[in-house]
Amino acid sequence: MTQTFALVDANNFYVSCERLFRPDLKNKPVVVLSNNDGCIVARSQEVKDLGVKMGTPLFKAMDLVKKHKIQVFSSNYTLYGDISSRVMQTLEEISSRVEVYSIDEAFLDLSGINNLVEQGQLIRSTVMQNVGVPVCIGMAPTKTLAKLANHAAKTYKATQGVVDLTDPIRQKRLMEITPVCEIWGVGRKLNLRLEEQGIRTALDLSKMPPKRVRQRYSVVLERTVRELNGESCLELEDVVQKRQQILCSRSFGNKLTSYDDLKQTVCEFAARAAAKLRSEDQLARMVSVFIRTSPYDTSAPQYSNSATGALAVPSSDTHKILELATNLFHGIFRDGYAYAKAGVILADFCAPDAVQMDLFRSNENVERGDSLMKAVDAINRKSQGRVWFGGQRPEKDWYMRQANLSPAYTTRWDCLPVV
DNA sequence: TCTGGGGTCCTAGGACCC
DNA sequence: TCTGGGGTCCTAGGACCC
Repeated sequence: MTQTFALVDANNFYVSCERLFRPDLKNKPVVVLSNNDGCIVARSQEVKDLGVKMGTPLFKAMDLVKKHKIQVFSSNYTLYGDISSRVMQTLEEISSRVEVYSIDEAFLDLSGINNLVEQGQLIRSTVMQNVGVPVCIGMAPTKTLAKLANHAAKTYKATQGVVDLTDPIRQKRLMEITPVCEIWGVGRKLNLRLEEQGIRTALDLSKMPPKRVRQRYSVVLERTVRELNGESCLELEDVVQKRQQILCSRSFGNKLTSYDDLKQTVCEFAARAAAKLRSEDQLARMVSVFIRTSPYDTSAPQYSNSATGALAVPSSDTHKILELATNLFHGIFRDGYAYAKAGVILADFCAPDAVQMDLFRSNENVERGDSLMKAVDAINRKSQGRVWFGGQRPEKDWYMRQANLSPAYTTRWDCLPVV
């Protein structure tokens, strides 16, 4: 039996979430911003039609925002995460095999289903009924083709949001009119290189000999070419994988110049990353710290550096991670720069029961550290940021800008919408 | 003035080993 | 004159994704 993948992808997901509780915004232009209110990361169809590109810095689109009275929202990840899990839950009720691929899309296994378009419409209407956000669905024998089908379902109104791309003739016809940059796995750099070779459409790419693609480009693109030709190389990964790294970073509203300010901020990131690590019940061995100035501010002197170090014993103890992060930071900090961003990355994880114990430390100390961390996490869950370590910087002055934040409608009692 | 954050995977090259 | 070769592991950096 041939396999059939479906890609279910929400339309302008963040915008749809905001509209869910603001029905007055239907058919009105809406955007949602990135952290710090920096860039536009979600646009309603009306805004796309105005030519505003994904990732545009807000200040560059300010004229259009004013002229067309575009409604602007800061990102509200609590809300989007909750709506997302409702969508995924609905999908899991429909299909037994679901791979949650991102906050707003999932691959489904629809192998063996005869009337795919009908099934697709059923999925759309069920998600709309249960959750209230519109989705589009593409179906095909490989993930890459399912992505392409989904793109078509979004692009062409006549499809009514569902495209069945199991027929090879239809695959070719669609690839012929799809620019190669729309293909999953072809980013900006690859697009440039491919164009130099005269490869403009998805069909052009699909016709390249896979072996040559591997030589000239990469195994990743070779896989893409095979998938475009109906050879499935990417399986449905419906078993949730453990995360491999945890990153906590921010751009600063106000640039930081002093050693102490930046150090405290790095400590804050390290502490948050450590808490995230504990909530996943993992231990980390590697800690990285990076700091940098703003690459956009070309008149100011630029500096960017990072450092990585290993803990003697894998740990999730904030104390240990803070200590190492501070040392790493000390090694890369240079005076005289206006720092715009910093971050801490934890990696090389292992399970708590798989740790090689330190020869020179007693288990007793480890356990004491553990219970301290559990107590800290419990208090901070109830009241964010009530307990912190020396070196952390709990003051909010560097916190992100969120000038246009919507309420946490679905996750806080005091934000429940009133009917 | 104002330019996101959080991930994954692959590769090249160096260190090291025998 | 001649200056190995094959292998693994690790890491940094690049490209991509949403």
